[in-house]
Amino acid sequence: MKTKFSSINLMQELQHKEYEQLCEDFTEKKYQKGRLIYAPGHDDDLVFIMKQGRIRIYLAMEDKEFSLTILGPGDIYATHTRAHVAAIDDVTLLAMPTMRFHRYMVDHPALSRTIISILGELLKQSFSIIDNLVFKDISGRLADFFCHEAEYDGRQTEEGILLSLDMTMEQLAAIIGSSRQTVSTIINGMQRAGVICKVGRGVYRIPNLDLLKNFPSL
Amino acid sequence: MKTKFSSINLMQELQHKEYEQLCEDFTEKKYQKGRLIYAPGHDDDLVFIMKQGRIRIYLAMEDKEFSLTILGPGDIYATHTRAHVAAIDDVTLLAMPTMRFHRYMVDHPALSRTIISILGELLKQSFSIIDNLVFKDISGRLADFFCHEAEYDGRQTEEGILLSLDMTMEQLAAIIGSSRQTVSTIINGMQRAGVICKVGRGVYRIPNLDLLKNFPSL
DNA sequence: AGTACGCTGTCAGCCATCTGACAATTCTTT
DNA sequence: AAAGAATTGTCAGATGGCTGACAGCGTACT
Repeated sequence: MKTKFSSINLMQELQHKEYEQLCEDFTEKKYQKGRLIYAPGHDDDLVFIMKQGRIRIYLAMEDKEFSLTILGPGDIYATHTRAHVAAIDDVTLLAMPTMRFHRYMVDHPALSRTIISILGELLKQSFSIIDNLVFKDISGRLADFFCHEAEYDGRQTEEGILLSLDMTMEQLAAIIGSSRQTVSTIINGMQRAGVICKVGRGVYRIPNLDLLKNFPSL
Repeated sequence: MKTKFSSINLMQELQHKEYEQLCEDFTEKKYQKGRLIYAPGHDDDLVFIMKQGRIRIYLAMEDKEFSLTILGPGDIYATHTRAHVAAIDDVTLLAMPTMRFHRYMVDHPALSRTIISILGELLKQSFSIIDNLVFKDISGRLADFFCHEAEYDGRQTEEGILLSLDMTMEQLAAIIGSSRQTVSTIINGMQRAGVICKVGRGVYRIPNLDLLKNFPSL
């Protein structure tokens, strides 16, 4: 249950001069914090690259939501499938109609390979999510999530890894597929067990990753 | 929760003459019913096309398994990720090392597009699986599964759609992520409700798809 | 500095589903 | 046709996690 859909940086790819023209075709768009960017059924399919802020890709049904991933600057996404997209913070992104991108791809085989890599990565992540949903209980998924975040986003300090998640219990619950209450209870349990330490709102310190990895250890 | 990972027929693509050479590079392999074809950790990564029989792509953890999909003749798959692959029936497939396939793809951009379509399709399916796991209960997933199978694989008769699933309760359970016992109980419930009708082992008749679609309707 | 709002912690009750057990049925093999 | 194996039906008990409720905190506004 990683958060990043793709570690491949399309930006880099696009900086090559042969893509100059492509870059010009992107339009800059801004969305305010909390705004819905795309909902299934919209017919304006877009390919876009994150420039600033975070967005959430999620599935929704009635009043329940499940976050597939959180994307940040440098990440790329294509509206598609049944997933919704919403801005977590104020967001800036570079967008282009999917159709145009497709046409462009035909003439630029190298781009295809990048896309294939990204899709492959996405697929691996999806499998990872499924794996967690099927085999792990809520404690396990939470621990797993913290570990991945720590590895990807944590800052090493003398007292362990410092993690600025900047998320409410409710958002966390939506990621691992649980309820606010349960997540709250388990996190406190982790704290009592000493595997995690709340430093502030959405900020945690992990003294020992291995301990967290096999929580609950008994 | 569809069963087919891909409706795109690579076979067709490969029949074009420019792929003659590629086709020759595939090796025919046979596996007996029940045999494990690939487990994560094997380092012989393969791309392969199903020729005969069915295989199961699944995640496994300790003694629990979850089937991601069942593939049949014409379907393509690449060993990858954490998924296991096993033969359900006696199986024949055409295989090629992933590396060679990659090299080939560089020189044949048209092939890339096919691969992108397939990956996109796979991704959509994965989202669909996640959707089911997160939002639906076992009854819902079962009903959903039957509906998809009926639409894809069923034969229309005067008394409804006839479905030869050729699967045990246990295999069914592994697909929807449940237990043998629960599936058995629910299917009997469906039968009592009249939305489904067991004709024989693994063979069902669905008098009315809509009825099944919103089971349990009350 | 006070009020309002959103976030958090905790508890009790509930329910879907899993597990294990065992019997009944159906297929396979000899 | 009989023995053995695999598959199915069903039940009782255990349980993880959900829901709703409510109180305590923080934060932000004005």
